[in-house]
Amino acid sequence: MAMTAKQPYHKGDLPALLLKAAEEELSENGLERFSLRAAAKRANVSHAAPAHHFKDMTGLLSALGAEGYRRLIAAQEHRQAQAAPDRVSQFVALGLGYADFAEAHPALFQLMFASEKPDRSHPDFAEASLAAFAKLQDGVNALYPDETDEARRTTMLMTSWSVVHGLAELIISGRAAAPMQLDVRTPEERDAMIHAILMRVHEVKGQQTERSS
Amino acid sequence: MAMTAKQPYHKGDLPALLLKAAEEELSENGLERFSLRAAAKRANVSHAAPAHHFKDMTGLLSALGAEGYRRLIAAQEHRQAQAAPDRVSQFVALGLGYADFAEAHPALFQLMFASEKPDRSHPDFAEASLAAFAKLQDGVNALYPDETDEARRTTMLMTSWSVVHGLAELIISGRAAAPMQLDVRTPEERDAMIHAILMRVHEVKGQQTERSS
DNA sequence: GCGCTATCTTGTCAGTGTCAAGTTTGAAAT
DNA sequence: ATTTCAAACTTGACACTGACAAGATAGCGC
Repeated sequence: MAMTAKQPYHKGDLPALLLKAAEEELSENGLERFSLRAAAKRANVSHAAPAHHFKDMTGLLSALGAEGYRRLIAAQEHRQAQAAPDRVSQFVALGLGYADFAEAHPALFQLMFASEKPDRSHPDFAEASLAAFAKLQDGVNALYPDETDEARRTTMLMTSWSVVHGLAELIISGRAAAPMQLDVRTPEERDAMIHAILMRVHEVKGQQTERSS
Repeated sequence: MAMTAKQPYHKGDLPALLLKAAEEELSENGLERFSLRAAAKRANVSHAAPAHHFKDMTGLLSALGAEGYRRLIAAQEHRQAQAAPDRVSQFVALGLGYADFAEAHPALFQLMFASEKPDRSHPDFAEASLAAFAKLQDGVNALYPDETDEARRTTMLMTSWSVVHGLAELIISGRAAAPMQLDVRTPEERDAMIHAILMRVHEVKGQQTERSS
């Protein structure tokens, strides 16, 4: 008789409904026009209902951001799964997944990386973002298994992160469209360009990646 | 008798006052908590006064963003002026100026690059942002005077831009502080790290930049 | 001196997030 | 089975926001 999933009572898991509604609002209106009341209305509850599950607008957006990080990781793992197993391909897959996610959910991406609306010390948010960072760090370390110099490791990590992150920002803000002529590229061409950009940063011995055209 | 600077009448150049007030509000409260009324109050005018000079909040922030791009360029030129004249040093100076500006005016930086509040097609904004882009493009082209392949030039440009921009975002969002241990770095060390990160992207013949420690 | 228009103020509106009260609901306790 | 009770949800209010409309003011051209 005891069912495993505790349903509050008459509504079906309102927290999840609110997160879904909030994300739809976010992707339709953008981060800067996001409204807590509109999200509540979309979930068919009163404007004060969200406060009982996520105390604040901050609380809701923190939970949504955490969800975002988990999906970012999923996007990267998806790319990795269908990439060649060598460490360069696996590393590039991380970047492609990063860009995929940013393009698919630009407002959520901004919420996660360029906003003060979520609380970064929120347990869920902090854990998820740390996991995403760790994944990137592992990918970079795997690219340079023999590197022992800590300063150089840091340089590698920060360069990689900066490139991936910067490229994602430039793409979703529309700034990369003109220089890269993204509107006339096939998906394969886009991937190849991102590949070339990412690997411009690394010269892995024995793996030259300079075939751009 | 005709004075060159037209003063509306009893106030001294309210548009300039409003821009100044808006920028102060911006840097004190951040972009997301920016309020047009608060800016007007800071300039000692009524809440509807700004509308007569900048029609919208969008109008005001577009003008402020344009001003930001001009100052970004100035920060880069400042670094270039005190850098060695060789093309690598000049290119790195562009990146250092970019980072300087982002750290000095994080909220303005976000307004310029990661916000939909300004109108990017606003003449002033568009012109200033284009000038900043052109400056970066020139810097990258100067790094590779012999490169003729258009695709490779694009790769160089986008990689450089991504690195600089991504690094700036990571720094001002606080994400780079821990990996780079920015809190224990002297300004010289910080510059050296940024230099190493920027030049990780480029291998200019005859100019090896690999002295990181 | 007389208008007249740009400038600026006051007032109002719909909308926002948050808090303080109520109201309903389902389940636990007796 | 009835009572009790806390969690879930609603309603209402408050201060605040950006935008618009209508009125006041002040300096310049005539």
